[in-house]
Amino acid sequence: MTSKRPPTLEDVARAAGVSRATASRVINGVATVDEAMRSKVAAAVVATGYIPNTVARSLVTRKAGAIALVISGSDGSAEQVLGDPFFGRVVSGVVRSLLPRKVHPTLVLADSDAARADAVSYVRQGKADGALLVSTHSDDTLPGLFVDAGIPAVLFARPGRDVPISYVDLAHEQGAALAADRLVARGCRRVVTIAGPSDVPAAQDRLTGFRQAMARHGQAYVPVAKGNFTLESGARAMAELLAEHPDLDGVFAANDLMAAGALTILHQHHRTVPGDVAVVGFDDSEPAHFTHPQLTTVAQPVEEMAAEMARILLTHLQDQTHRPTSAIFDPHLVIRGSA
Amino acid sequence: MTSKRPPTLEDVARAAGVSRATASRVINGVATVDEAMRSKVAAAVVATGYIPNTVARSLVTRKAGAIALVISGSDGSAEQVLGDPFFGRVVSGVVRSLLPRKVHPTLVLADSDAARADAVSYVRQGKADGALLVSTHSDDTLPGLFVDAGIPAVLFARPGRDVPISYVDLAHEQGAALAADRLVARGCRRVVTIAGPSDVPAAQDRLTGFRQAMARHGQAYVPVAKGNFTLESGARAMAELLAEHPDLDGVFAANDLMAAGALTILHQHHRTVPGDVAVVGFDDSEPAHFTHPQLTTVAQPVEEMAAEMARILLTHLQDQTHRPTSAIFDPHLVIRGSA
DNA sequence: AGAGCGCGAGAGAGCGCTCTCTGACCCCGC
DNA sequence: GCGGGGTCAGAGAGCGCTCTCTCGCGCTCT
Repeated sequence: MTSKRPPTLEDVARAAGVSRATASRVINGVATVDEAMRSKVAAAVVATGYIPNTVARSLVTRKAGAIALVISGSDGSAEQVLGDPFFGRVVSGVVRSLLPRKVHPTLVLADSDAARADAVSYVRQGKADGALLVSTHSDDTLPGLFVDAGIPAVLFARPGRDVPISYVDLAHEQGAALAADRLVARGCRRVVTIAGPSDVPAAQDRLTGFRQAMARHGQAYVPVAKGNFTLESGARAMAELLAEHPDLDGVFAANDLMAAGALTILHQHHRTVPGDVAVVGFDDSEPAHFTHPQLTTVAQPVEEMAAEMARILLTHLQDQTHRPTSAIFDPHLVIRGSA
Repeated sequence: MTSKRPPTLEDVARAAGVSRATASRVINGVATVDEAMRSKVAAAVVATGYIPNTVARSLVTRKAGAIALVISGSDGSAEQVLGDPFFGRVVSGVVRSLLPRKVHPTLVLADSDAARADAVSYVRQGKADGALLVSTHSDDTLPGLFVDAGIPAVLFARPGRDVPISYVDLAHEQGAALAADRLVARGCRRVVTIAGPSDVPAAQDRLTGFRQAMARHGQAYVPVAKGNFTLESGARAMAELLAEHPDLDGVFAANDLMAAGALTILHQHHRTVPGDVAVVGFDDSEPAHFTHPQLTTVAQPVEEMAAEMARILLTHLQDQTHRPTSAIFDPHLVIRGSA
């Protein structure tokens, strides 16, 4: 009960009978320290229960030893992002890859212009060395803000605008092609697709990739209905397609939620899945396991992608001159009941 | 391009022609400053593009202005927690409630003893003022560690061990009673339940609450099968119950995942839901929407609970002498197709 | 043997901020 | 007219740490 204050480096130095500088060297693992001193200091650290004050350290080194995980989106939409299990997978990948380095991501929500400005100043305040940006909208201004501020940042998904920034992404076209291949291999000949919003690059890529793959398989024209990645929009799109193309026998939905919606409508119209109509989704999300039949879907290695994103940021932090890098991951098909 | 360095308080003071102390007062909104000085400083802040260095501030105030969101669990299990949409809801609630105060939570994973120790020292390093603990296991040592270290912390869910710590929780018994009431109201007379792991207090409470409510309704004995909150365990438990009590007409599962598993088995045994057997889940999780029929389930106001958790922590941080507080939330029944 | 050099430890100057303490100034009352 | 008290700005001492610079020591090389 002598000291309310936690021990400082000064205390350790005194206990070890060395200077503060030497204690600092030992703690930071500087090589040029005599073994005798090293062990004295090490003992003193244990004896005093010393824990370095990283705040003081940050002040002089100008490194926070922390990074921000910024969740962006249009007004209020970040709520959606958080509710999505996809987000949890991203977090999981990031955290795992950061854990060995003992850096922990700080969650910053940026779903309004004010919040976006705050996110940037958060980093400028010195609370983080760089940022990981997870953004839903392609016209997001956030990547630009970070680039302008000269803050090291890495994006999850290719930026919508042409911004010189590093990012990780999935080979969406290739994923869509896997879906096309599967449908064709199952014997589907009249295939349709439910696309995502046209302002989302990933949705566009999936549509393009699917069309091209189907063209390679000989189906030149693929009917499209547009959804917005929700269950309801998938159902609506499916109903439309069914009305216009009653003879369809295969559906590729740009995400699982829409595929689940499509499934409901197909049941209502008494089409069996995968007997009458085969359905392929995208994302391998949680819901894919709970539909009847379970969804065959294109999976992305979200955790790995997130981990790589963190790794790239760390690299940039070490070497500030680093050029924008990108890492594109390959999707794979998860075959369940629906196709 | 004159200065690579961001402007400091010193620069602002110089630009405004005042002392650093006065500039500091203006920036921190101290009342005893002449209006003329105030506006001069305000102008200088804008002119210089000054952003306070919170690291330096933290060093002297000994306040980080940040809090840690610690995800605990047994070895490696934190991965599971993160993948659960439930986690996203917690994060969402926490972030929302913290946002107006401009504090952002830092995510710390603590799914090993080493990681738990790190989590504690993370806060002791001065990087956070307090912690929000989300723990799955009741025998988690983490709450104890934080209490011992004298770190302000609030738990999501009642601590398993008897630890003097604040927490938010759900009235689980009451939620189970809602389920019982619903089943009885539907005319179920031979009701069974699938319980969660006995080392999880919430699971125990749900079981107890369900039994008591059924007793009130006249069914003195409720057959129980135990699961571990997974889909498979729910299916297994349902199969057991069905074998022993072929005439059962109502099931309460302690979470939605197990309810979904039960649904699968019921289908296999050609029992219609809710015609032959009514099923009620717990949590109102994502999967509840994707089962056939959709699950009737007991919902907890997770976001509100998380927000309150953050609020309690903030209160503790302002008033260090604060006693442990708890906030218990009421569940409500979400009626869908299964009961 | 003396000069030069490398190695490792200590001294001390900050990093950018807050906050106490000091002191200048003004207003009031006697 | 002068002392007392109140108000508000400035000076300066740190917060705990890192890191450069200095210096002493012992060794090698000529």
